[in-house]
Amino acid sequence: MDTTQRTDQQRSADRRRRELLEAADRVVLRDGPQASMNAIAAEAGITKPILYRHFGDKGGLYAALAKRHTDALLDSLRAALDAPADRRERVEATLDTYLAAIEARPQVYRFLMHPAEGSQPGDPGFDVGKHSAPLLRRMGEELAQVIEERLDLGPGGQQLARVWGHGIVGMMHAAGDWWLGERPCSRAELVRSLADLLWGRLAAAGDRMGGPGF
Amino acid sequence: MDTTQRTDQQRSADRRRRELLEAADRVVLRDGPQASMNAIAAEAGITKPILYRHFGDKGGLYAALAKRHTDALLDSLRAALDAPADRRERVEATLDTYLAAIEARPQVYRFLMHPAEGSQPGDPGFDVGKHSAPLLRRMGEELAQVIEERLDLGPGGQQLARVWGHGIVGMMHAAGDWWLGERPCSRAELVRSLADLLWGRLAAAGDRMGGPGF
DNA sequence: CGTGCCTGTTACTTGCGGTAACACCAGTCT
DNA sequence: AGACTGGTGTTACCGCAAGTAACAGGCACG
Repeated sequence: MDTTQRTDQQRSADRRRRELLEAADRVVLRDGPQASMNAIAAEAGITKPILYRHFGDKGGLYAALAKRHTDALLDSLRAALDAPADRRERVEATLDTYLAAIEARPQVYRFLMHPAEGSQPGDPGFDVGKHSAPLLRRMGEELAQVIEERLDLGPGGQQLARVWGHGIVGMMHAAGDWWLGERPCSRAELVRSLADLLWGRLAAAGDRMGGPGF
Repeated sequence: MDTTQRTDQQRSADRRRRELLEAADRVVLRDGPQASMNAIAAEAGITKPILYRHFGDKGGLYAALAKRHTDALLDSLRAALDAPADRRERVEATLDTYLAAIEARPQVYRFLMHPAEGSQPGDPGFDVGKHSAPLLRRMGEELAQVIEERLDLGPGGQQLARVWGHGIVGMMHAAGDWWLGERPCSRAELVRSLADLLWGRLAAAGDRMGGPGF
């Protein structure tokens, strides 16, 4: 078994893997995250054991699937984050990019955010951390890095940046999720409102009655 | 069948229901959200069909369970939100209350945030909205109402309040989730950092190098 | 030629959600 | 008393999805 041979085989296996992922993608986007392995295999024109040979178990397949979409979304977010404009514009562009993505493909969004994979049955619990979609974590870390690189936050700035990164991403996510469900306003309005929140309008707003206010 | 009779029966059924919920609580807190109905029934000293008679299906049981904890958490949050203090202190108290709760009982937190119940298999998809734990939605709505009552936000203030309510709750959630997993700092520091974010420090911070900054 | 090594299959086990059918025990109505 | 009703509880089953042997052909290599 010389090298070129193995490379050929690996290439073919990779191609196959990509085909399988695309088939899985179609099924998951059609049937939601609870799509069965049988259904996915059928869509790919094969049977279950092959899927298991390629991805180990359902979690492996879903992880591979999620990675594709997560990477794609992160790429477009990075582009918005790196655009040449002032801070407020960048923030708004990033928010808008994210919201546009989840608006355009809610099925993908739902799949990424709700993998619905309770960890191994043998888990002793207590591992809060890997759940809640890795997408949120990755976005948070990415944003934290950008914040830390670009902003001068004084001592303790690195940690502050991380808190803010995850916090802002969570804000974006929750507001987006709610907005996607109720559609109470246009995307542009939502972006503006969130940016206003980040710009301190909450602290600056006046009280309504007499008391100390919220 | 006079009234007292039916009341008696209902009372007994309610007591039973509470016992079952407590048993379910123990199991879920021990085994995580993927606890089987069999395990729960065994813990309660009975068998499956009784659970189904009381709660319909697994989703019903989990909903009842979640409602208990959600209500409890919301009560303590309301208390923090209504305390007599100025705005910044209230915000910090609310953040701290939430974080203390998830820190004290991570299992409960995890259960509430990741119910892992893909909707009916027959669903035609596209129903993004009921997922992502009702807890987040309820907290968002609650906070929105408080904001709208207490703050003078000018025209469009109601909608702005709702966006902010969900956004702030999401920020709190994501930051808390990340913090619980990595414990990069004390709770007090996290609270302070988040409050600073809400107070506009992101917009106020200086750039690091020359360019337009983040 | 046989020997590995892919790819693919059928057929199975295991485990869980959910249900049907039956059994028991209390009061109630006639 | 004896049939009727409504609650609690059971065992035993169905259906379905995850995951796993065990086996069958194609294709290169010695």
